[in-house]
Amino acid sequence: MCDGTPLKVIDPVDTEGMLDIGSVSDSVIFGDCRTVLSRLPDSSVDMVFMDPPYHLQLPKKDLKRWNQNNVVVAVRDEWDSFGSFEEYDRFIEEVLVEVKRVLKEKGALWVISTYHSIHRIGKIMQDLGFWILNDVHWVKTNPMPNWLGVRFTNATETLLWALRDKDAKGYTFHRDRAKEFGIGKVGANVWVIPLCTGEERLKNSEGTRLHSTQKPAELLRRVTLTSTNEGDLILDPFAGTGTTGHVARELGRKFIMIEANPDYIPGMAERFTFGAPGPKDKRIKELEEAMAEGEGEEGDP
Amino acid sequence: MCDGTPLKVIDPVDTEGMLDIGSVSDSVIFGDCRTVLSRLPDSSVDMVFMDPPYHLQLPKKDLKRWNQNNVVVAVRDEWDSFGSFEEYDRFIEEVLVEVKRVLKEKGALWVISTYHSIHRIGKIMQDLGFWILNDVHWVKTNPMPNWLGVRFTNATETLLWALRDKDAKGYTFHRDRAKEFGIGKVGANVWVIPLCTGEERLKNSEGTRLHSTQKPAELLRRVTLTSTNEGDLILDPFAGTGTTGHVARELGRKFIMIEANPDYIPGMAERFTFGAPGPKDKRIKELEEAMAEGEGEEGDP
DNA sequence: AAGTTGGTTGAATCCCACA
DNA sequence: TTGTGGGATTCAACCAACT
Repeated sequence: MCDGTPLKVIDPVDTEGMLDIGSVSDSVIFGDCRTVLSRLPDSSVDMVFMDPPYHLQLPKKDLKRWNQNNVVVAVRDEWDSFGSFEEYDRFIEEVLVEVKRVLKEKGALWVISTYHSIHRIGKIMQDLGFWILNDVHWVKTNPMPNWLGVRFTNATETLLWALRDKDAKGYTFHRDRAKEFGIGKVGANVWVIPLCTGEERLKNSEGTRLHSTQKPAELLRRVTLTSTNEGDLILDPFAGTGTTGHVARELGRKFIMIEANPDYIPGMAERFTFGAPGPKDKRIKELEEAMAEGEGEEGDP
Repeated sequence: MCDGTPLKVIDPVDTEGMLDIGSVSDSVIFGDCRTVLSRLPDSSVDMVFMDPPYHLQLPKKDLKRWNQNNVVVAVRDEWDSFGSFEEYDRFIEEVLVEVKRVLKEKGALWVISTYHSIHRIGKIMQDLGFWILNDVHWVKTNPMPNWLGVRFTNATETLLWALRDKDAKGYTFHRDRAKEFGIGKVGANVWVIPLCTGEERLKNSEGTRLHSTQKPAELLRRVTLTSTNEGDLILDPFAGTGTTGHVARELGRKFIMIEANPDYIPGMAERFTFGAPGPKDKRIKELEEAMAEGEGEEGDP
């Protein structure tokens, strides 16, 4: 699954001008994706997978779980707070303009979001000339139940798959994979996948989740296998825990990841080195134990 | 299911000024919904269900079925064709402004569309201050396959359920119904329903479909039962074959329908009178036969 | 009568070489 | 550039005709 090749971590401040695709391949670039994207060349990427902030607009007070004392850990990270729809729209548009520029002629874009913002994203995509091929619906087998009973339980997230240009012919699509993944015999646009939990979920030093919205690797596998070829270059401007790159490596694709939050970089790098979810992973524990026992016995020269 | 009470057909040209809710209740009003809506009073409707044109932008060329001597009858109705997204957006916004005005304080809006236009509609809804409660995904058991295998089979349509105002408290939601309809045990936002075909599908005088996009009654039942109470007033600005009103009557709700295309009115009215799909329905055939046999025997005085 | 077969259809942004 | 024709390939549901 993972050969242990470490993840290159690139700080673009170390250089000036355009970044060379070859030298930033298979790396994570630290920084605001708008700035980093602007330093990547035109028409150089086969596929972009994008998991932007959702603009959830959650209430300021923590939601109290009904009849329980604990507090639901809601998504209220700083990176997901925008003052208004206008501000959010502007941000998304700036990113998408750059994404369109760096995509190859027959390149494709995947975006994932929820009803809070997917309509804004989809509208902007269409206005910029992206050509939507499908909406794909991720149905979670284990969604967070809606304990207040005031709405339907939101068990889905929406992915949009779009071409850079409307009339692009010969884009990549592996129908056999689509039929394997989509429900029914027709390769429908519905994927049933559990949430990312347990061992797969990266943990921080306190043992709680490292990232609030880590996507399941299976989701990225399906995206990658249906719409890219081996050796293709995949770009993720909102890398988070690095699932996109991790799956890309597993499936023999190249990747460039961009992440603005330094808190995520160590966990992401660890994941590549150990091919494992994170600090709680058995292999890491074993390694730590081995290191503790054999302290001083081994070391890099 | 249907008591045979005929459907009132109202031509608003017959009167001037505002329309009285009482007198247009349980009727279909003939005309452009923007004009008709503007003549309905503020805050008078409990729920709006809206199935607008999708602006499909299908190719001019027919898709041939190569194992049989015919083509796919595409949706190329004039009412679905707009010059541009801008024109489409303007149309939708004009309708939604009026919809918001006629909705009661705790009123809700349902909209259905596909990826072709749902994002534009959702964005406009948010900009107008509608508060999206859920996206609900209709998964079709029998979608048309993507024969050429160049995309995922599009097996879904998206419904958006939204409040007129963000902070409305005490809006109508029947969670037991939601649990009954949504997949899983949590009342999830995914509904699996077959397409509207067979006897249920209204036919024209030639025996082919009366309307290119008739929705299944089961879809409207779920919308109605989860988000309205008995006696509520439901408005449908794009009535088509009148499924919304027909289901409303079946479930003890009041309704106002608006339809701009006169071709659909007779079929719609027939459906109410006979509680039946249309000319091909058995009951209608029986009636016709009985009338032929007993010609002259009975008659209105 | 009950089951089988063949034909038709569904909101579809569905191909490609060649003239 | 647009139009034509060759050829490659989907499934569930419904219905009419037939066994």
